[in-house]
Amino acid sequence: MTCWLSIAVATPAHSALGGPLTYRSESPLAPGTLVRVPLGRRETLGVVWGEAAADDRLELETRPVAAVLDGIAPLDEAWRALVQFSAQYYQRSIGEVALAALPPQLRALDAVQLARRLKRRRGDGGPAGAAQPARPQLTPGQQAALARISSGGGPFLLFGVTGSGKTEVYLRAAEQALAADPAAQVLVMVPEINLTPQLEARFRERFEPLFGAEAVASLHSGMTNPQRLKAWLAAHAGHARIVLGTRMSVFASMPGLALIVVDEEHDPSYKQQEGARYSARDLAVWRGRACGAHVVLGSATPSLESWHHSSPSGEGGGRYVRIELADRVGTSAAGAGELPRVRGVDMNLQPKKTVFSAPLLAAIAERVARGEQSMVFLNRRGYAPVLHCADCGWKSECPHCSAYRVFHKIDRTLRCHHCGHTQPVPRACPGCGNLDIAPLGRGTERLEEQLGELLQDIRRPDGEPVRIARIDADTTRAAGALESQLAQVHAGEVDVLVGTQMIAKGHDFRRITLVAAVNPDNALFSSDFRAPERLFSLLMQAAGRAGRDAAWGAAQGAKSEMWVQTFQPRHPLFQSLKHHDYPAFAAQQLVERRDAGLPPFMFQALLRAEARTQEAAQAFLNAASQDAQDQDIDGSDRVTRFPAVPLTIQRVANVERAQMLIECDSRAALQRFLAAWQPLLHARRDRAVIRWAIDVDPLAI
DNA sequence: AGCACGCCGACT
DNA sequence: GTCGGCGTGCTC
Repeated sequence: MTCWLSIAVATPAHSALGGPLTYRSESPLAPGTLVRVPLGRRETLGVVWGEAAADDRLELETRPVAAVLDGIAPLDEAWRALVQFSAQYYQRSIGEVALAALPPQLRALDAVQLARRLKRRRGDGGPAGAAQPARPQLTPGQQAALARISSGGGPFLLFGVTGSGKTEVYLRAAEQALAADPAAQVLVMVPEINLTPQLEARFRERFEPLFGAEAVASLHSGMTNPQRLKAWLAAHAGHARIVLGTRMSVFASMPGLALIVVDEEHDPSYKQQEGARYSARDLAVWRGRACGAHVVLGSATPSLESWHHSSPSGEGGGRYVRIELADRVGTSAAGAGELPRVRGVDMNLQPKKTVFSAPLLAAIAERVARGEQSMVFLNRRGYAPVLHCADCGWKSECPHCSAYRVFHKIDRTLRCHHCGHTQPVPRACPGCGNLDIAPLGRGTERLEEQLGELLQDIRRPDGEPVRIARIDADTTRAAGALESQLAQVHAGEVDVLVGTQMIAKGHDFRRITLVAAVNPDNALFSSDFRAPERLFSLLMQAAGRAGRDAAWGAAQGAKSEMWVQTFQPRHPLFQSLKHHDYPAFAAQQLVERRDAGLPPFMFQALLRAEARTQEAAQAFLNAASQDAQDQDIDGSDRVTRFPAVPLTIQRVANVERAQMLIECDSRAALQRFLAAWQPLLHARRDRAVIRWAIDVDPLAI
């Protein structure tokens, strides 16, 4: 019996092939079945989406399904619904989303290889069933939070400062979900798994003794393809009771999904920045609701979207229930667990061009002398952001991008951080031959050098000179470099740690008693309206790094300090930071957002285009906007389309980039508009445009 | 996106 | 004389 099937294959949204393709099969195949199908001259992986409509079989020649991957159970209805929703909401094809959500190796393996892989996992040791590992006593706050979560409802926004014990709440909630049903599965998402090895370690520690090593599976892009396939199969088959992963794991096939945890839910890395530009946090909320799983979003500094949509009781449809963990675990009379004191330095009162103010320097020196560690961060790597000739005004522009190349002193190169273009530093000014070209501004490399000079006379308690280390994308490029550098810090071999925001996130530097932001003001004047939110979150996280070790911190905690050097000491952001008062900061920001008509009070999308020339890119966008106007498509009267503008970095690797902002006060109307607009965009087929894409709920404009 | 076909420069 | 550059066109 011949059947016609609608099958999702990886067809990019940009191509003319929109939805699933029609194939023939001699036997009926259930929706969700994985198949291999011919596409052009190659064979590719596909997912059966359903039966093809009758008229689809007549229109063009159909080709037969080449093979069925029958060793793998069909993907369930819940998974397909998630893919379908994501594709629709983020304006991509189902095939692109579906195939991107599957492990890459599934595409590469033929039936024989796959059978071999599937066989290999048999014979693993079953559940260990060992005794319950020791668990810490819950604080009353944690108990209340857990009770609220297990009583149902949600989604929950678990709001608690660094060290307030959110992780233990996740662990207990997971424990309860897994105990309630032997088939239950838990998905735990983290922003970047490399930055949070502690969380993974704690989940493994807690659950491997109970359910066996197979029961905890990690899923992130740092894994090798075979590892990813193995973890994916374990989740799909239900053997993995807990899946720990980055944003991609929101698409993991988990038939028993009962609980989703999104840790550090405010983190921008939950937003995918290429292909289908989904927000894994938002999809987690959708997925939880669709399949009846509890959802817990956790953060010390929630995204303003989540904060705005949450309330302590969770009244109102679709709202988040806010649960606050007020105290740090281990808070005691001795002061351990207290949040560090925030100290501001008014840079207006410092001599011009001061990088390290005298009081900050003295505070660092004091800590070195006492054998304590300090951490200094600056959000800019390299030695100096630009090289400059005072004579003719030449600057180290990148030949391929509209950006300056950064001076890296260590190997005397000029590097473009956008396209990677790297050249040796010219001996003389390429503009006028002047030998005197000077670095302008500073990055972590220069900061490290400067700090070394300023602290050269300072001695550690053992009489040795101060040891300064730098951690940023440049020093951690090699595999394992980050780990070994972190180990050095933990071992106390470093007195002062200099780095980018990389060091402020995630890692517990237990012996650090001083954290300093040297020059955080840029974010206050950024054209990106989310910059203050990110800065506040970063500074709060950084502050949380200080004095976390209960044993070490018993004495230190009380005197841990967070230093902020700023020209804007009275800025509300710093005032809120001083009191560790996220709600005050959020309230102030939300007023600004409301007044300015920005999210979460407004819904946005971007249409981006890349072309050989800026004019062509903009022309495409403006013409597309005109199309919407002319054809009066659904929602076009309710959305505002702004004129096309170049991106901040207008040119990258010789490609010109432009974008158009689309705004609407209704999410539904914006969705209707985008859905109706997309066919018109495809129809344009503008030859000058290299590619275009829609970004729904963009993080940066 | 792959993977073809297709028409012009530096190698055995 | 080939190998190979990436421009453009197609895939149920």
